[in-house]
Amino acid sequence: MSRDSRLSDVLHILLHIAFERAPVTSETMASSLNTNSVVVRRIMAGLRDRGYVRSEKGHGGGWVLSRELSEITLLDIYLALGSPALVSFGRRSDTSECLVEQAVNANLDQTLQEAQRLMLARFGEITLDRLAADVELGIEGRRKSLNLESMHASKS
Amino acid sequence: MSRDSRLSDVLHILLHIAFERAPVTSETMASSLNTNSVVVRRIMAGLRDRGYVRSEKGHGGGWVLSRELSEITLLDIYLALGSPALVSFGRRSDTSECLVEQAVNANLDQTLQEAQRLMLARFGEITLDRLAADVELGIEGRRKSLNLESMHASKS
DNA sequence: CATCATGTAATAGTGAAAGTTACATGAGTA
DNA sequence: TACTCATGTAACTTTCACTATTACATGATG
Repeated sequence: MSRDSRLSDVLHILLHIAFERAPVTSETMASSLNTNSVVVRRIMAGLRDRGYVRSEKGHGGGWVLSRELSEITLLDIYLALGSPALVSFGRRSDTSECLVEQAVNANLDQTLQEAQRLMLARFGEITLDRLAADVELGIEGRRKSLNLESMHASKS
Repeated sequence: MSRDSRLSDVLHILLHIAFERAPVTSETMASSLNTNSVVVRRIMAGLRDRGYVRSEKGHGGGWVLSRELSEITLLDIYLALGSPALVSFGRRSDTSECLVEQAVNANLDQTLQEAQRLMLARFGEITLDRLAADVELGIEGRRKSLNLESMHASKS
């Protein structure tokens, strides 16, 4: 289990919602993810606030999409999660008078921020309906789709 | 302060060693980094095992480079640290029968691994003597050098 | 009004890195 | 030889962010 599974979790949840006609409860998704319903509500709160989903209380309530999957990108979701750190590495301190440390940190930042920009750019290109298509294609189909995906990505 | 500062720390240490003629003790570096000498030895162990540095005991002992800075890349150091995670995000589980989860994870992995490959490729291009040059140029010079660096990077 | 479902604060658990202590080993020095 | 310096490493403890759980309030449905 990795350190931060929120992005993966949210995508899982959103696609399940999309495949259901009826609202999906936090409890249902929590079971599917092997976690607690509060965790589900917590990571969905940002998406609700930004208008990607709606939550309905009472009987027959649960989560519903308020936008098409094609209108939501991974970047939207990432931002809705509060833009958590993408890269594990960092610096020990921000305030150092040591020139060596400053130069080292400046150089590392270059590389790390470049990687971060790349990830965010990719996130911005990927809409959820493409993910949904992968799911519908099934395992074998998914592999093919990903290969096409990777070709497309390397050309852009 | 980020969660993993080892890469930054090691670079700091190696450049300091390079700038000194005499061996540098773990205690000295620990003071410079505001940490403990055991932490220094711990993160340096991998580099010693791979032959990038040598450690000498007793009076006048400490850490010494056993290769030129130009012969060491950031990638070498990263590997010597044990190849720790570069990207913060991951999946909740590796074993799921849920097709949605499988498709989501496969897609995320694509993007994340691509970012990881990019970072490692950059690491492989950056030799420590280039970092050392940045230090010697000082703050203003360093800025210019980084700009050139970034131009070079975007062309490759 | 009983039940279902979300909303959220408060608290505890978890895992990896960082920090610390303790002690063993080896190298130089008086 | 004895002493000091410095590394090597095991065995903790601490810290920090994410995850998990508990508890209770609010609102919607039947």
